[in-house]
Amino acid sequence: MQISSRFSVAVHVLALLATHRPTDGLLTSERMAGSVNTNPVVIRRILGQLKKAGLVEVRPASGGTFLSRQPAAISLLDVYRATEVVEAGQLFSIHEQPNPACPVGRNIQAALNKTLQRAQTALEQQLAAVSLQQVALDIAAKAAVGVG
Amino acid sequence: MQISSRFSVAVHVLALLATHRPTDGLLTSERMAGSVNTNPVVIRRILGQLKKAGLVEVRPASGGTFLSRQPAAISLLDVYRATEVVEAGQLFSIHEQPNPACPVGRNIQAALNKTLQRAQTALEQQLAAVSLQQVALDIAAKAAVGVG
DNA sequence: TGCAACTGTAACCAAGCGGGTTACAGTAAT
DNA sequence: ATTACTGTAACCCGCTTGGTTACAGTTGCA
Repeated sequence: MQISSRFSVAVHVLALLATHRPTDGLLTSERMAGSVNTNPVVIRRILGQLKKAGLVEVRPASGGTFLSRQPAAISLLDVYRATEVVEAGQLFSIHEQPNPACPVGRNIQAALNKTLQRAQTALEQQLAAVSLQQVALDIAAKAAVGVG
Repeated sequence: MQISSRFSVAVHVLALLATHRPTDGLLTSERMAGSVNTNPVVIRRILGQLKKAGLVEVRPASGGTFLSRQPAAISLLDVYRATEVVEAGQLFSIHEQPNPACPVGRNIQAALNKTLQRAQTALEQQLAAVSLQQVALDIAAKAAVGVG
């Protein structure tokens, strides 16, 4: 099954925050929802996860939402960990109750675990290597081309 | 969300086939289900996917099931591709309809795509690096220790 | 102080997937 | 023919997702 779009929506939201100018007024969940094209509640739920992870600061009422760190200090892995429900190290699910009376059943989990961990770690390292700043710059570059 | 356990069950089944001795009689879906601890139909469904991918040959009736290639020539990536419903390159899902009127909305998909592809490829390379033979040998080694 | 605007959450829904189960038709070896 | 197996359809339940409504809580500001 696919990894939830919560992750990409979260990156989207953070990119909005990273590129938002205070002079443009408040960046509310409704405006973010307009850019993502979803319901404001969906945005608020994701903002709640990002807040819990310490990536953003949300001030209720007309307070606004801000990044807690510089975009260069936020990696996509941070966002991934904040939004994925998957426990760390549990991207793959293994059948839980193989038959212990069978040599294969008894040892399959341990035999697979190493490899699956390595695979998952390889994926996460690629996410760790990209910062929100890079994404924001990439978007800005593309937007400039689109305009010009 | 987690990657379906179909994948690990498929590896389990293939490991059974790789270590099975013909003198031990037919390796039926029911016997495999006994080792995995699930329903025979679940095994048959997975065998169907493995068959379609050309990894096993299943002869109906009392014909038995066999690997189509040597265990050394079957990688876990082959198994992953055979069992995952996820289209190639679609491990991550991206929200489909961002607002084209917003610079971020218009460019987020392209900006994310590169990185997500890289992450997914990194995961798949780790799976490609491990063969069914290695898994079977690992299981045999562990089983020997367990017995001894 | 009271209003307006926003966030935080609970509650509910529909859709889709996963794994389990039953049932039964198809097929091959003996 | 009988027997033993595979192939598949059909159905179920539980879970996750994303969307939606509703409303209480909070804050800035007139």
